[in-house]
Amino acid sequence: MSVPTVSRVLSGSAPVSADKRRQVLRAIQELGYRPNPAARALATGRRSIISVLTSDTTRYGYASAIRGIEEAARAVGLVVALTMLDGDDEESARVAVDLALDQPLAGMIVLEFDIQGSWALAALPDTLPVAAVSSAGEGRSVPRALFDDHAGARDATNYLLGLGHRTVHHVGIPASGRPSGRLLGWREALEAAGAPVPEIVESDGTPRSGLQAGARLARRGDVTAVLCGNDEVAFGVIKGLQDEGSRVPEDVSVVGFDDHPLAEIWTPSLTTMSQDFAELGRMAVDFLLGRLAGVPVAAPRSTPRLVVRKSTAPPSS
Amino acid sequence: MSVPTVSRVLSGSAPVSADKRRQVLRAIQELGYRPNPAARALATGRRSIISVLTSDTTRYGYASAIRGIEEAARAVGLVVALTMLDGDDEESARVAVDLALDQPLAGMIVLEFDIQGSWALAALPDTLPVAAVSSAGEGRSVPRALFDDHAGARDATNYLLGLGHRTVHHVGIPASGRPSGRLLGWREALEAAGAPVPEIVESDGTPRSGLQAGARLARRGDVTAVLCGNDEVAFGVIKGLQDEGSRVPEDVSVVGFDDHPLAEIWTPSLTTMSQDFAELGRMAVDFLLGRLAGVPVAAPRSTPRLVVRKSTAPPSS
DNA sequence: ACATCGCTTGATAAGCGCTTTCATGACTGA
DNA sequence: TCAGTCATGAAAGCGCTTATCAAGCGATGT
Repeated sequence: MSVPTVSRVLSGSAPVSADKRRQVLRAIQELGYRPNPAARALATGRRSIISVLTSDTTRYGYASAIRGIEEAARAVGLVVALTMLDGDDEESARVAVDLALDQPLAGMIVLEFDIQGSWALAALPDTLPVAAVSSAGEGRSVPRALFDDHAGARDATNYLLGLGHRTVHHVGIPASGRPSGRLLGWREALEAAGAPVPEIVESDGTPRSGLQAGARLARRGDVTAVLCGNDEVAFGVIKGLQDEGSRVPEDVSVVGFDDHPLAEIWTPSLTTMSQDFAELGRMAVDFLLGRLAGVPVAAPRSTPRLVVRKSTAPPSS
Repeated sequence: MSVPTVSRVLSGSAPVSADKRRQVLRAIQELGYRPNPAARALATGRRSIISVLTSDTTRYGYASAIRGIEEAARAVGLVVALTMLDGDDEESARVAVDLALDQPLAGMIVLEFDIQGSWALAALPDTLPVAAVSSAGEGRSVPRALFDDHAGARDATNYLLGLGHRTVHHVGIPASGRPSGRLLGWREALEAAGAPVPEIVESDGTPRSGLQAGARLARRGDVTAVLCGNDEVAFGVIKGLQDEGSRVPEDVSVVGFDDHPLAEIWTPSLTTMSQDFAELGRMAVDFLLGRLAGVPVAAPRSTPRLVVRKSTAPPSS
């Protein structure tokens, strides 16, 4: 029973007599043998890790995308390695990238929802197959799986305008450097409708910052509709509005983005643009694998779908 | 300029003349050379991956723990590989474990908050350094970093009893097989106080199932205080209670677990047991590294801290 | 019944890209 | 000139896969 025989039993690369096979398998059982993955990777050149670069994984959008990617990767026998991008400068992104590259990677997926993702993308060598999951379509040379939130934001804004609102305010979240697709879609819809384009209220994407944004909007007095960059912010905005005495949706309509699991539980339940993160994760992985195999896959695109709940209504006046 | 020289420049394992070093570095620059991680792992025997086995990563508790682990791992130059446990039988857990083991692992951390985690733990070979992050202290031989939610649940229950509630109801979440620490702490506190121990209301840990639980509790009529297995469920429970006409906290007090970012934004803001996930993640990694180095580290333990907000009050009657 | 052929199966050896030991040769100081 | 340093290159080996080669076996033809 030689070393190659064992290898053949394990990989099935050549026929082995039933007898020997049994023998080998029993020995493996008894010794608890596991092939050394490093040696195997070296000999075969096969890489089985997909590295995912992402910001804060506790945020719903990121967590969902990661989940989708992991599921798709696992389905084809790949493992997902996570590296968080938590610095506020390009150098720290470079450090994170270096760490990730110190593994035998089949490829890399960058969640480019924010500036950290863009930095990471910029720091990547072009020798590695890379896919970005992004919410802005334009620009870079890296192939991307797209959340088409440009279209999503346009749809959401049009929906609010269609309810009779004179204009729609926007609470932005940190974007990837260039103007976010959500912002662009929002502005585009307003301009197309000839509605005034109000100044954007910034947030950092957290409920807490949404709270402040909501309070500020309430104090403005003339706000009747708000499109938020994500659901977490929308929750905060609703609360902020309510704290200042505005009723939702009677005085102000609020729309979110992502369809957070709590959106339907919130009071009032949140009208939002639902995104199929699992699908996009799958798309990103397929995309990457396609590039690996040399088959050029068209950049996948996932368009959010409007889910109308109770946080929106026609203006009361 | 030979192969070993390059290796020496990169690792600093032996002195190299400034001249040669420059030469080597320039060549590396120009060629965009990156050492093959698989070959390096094979030659050195160093493993740089920590594999994390976990259920649904979009849930706040899991996501937070993962974040803590990733941060701690990155700080010591390790990368985190994620494998999700999403099957409902032991076999699928075994498959997931096998996939994870096909990497050169420094060690493994299992988030054993639920039965899937326990299955995974059982399927692991004992040759690998393993740490579990668990919320139940008893039992198995695998060393664990503990969320001491036994104590947490006791504290929460005592707090509610201290407010004057006759007893406290409990909405459970799926646990790791044996009774959860939360359940035990809750029951213990009730028994110690001589309070009746109501039947547990089960949930699956999601807001939606909390909603149903809340509705059911409201219809019971005699419920004045509820301890929920996590914040997501608590949000649902509050909503369910409100939908049935119960006011929170005037009619029913609700306490959650985890201190979800939305807990302070919720209406009413949620009293909850705050857990330091980042710290526990760090603990789990340190723990693992300690075992790796042969230094036996005491099982770390993180005790939740009560955060009182507006969802709790003395009973009105 | 014997020799030959073809096919299956096992072992031997090379090599994946790196680290590390070891030996060599250049160079220094006495 | 010789011992002692030090940088550098040659070679071995990490644990596996795989190509190559040899041996064993039954089947076939005469």
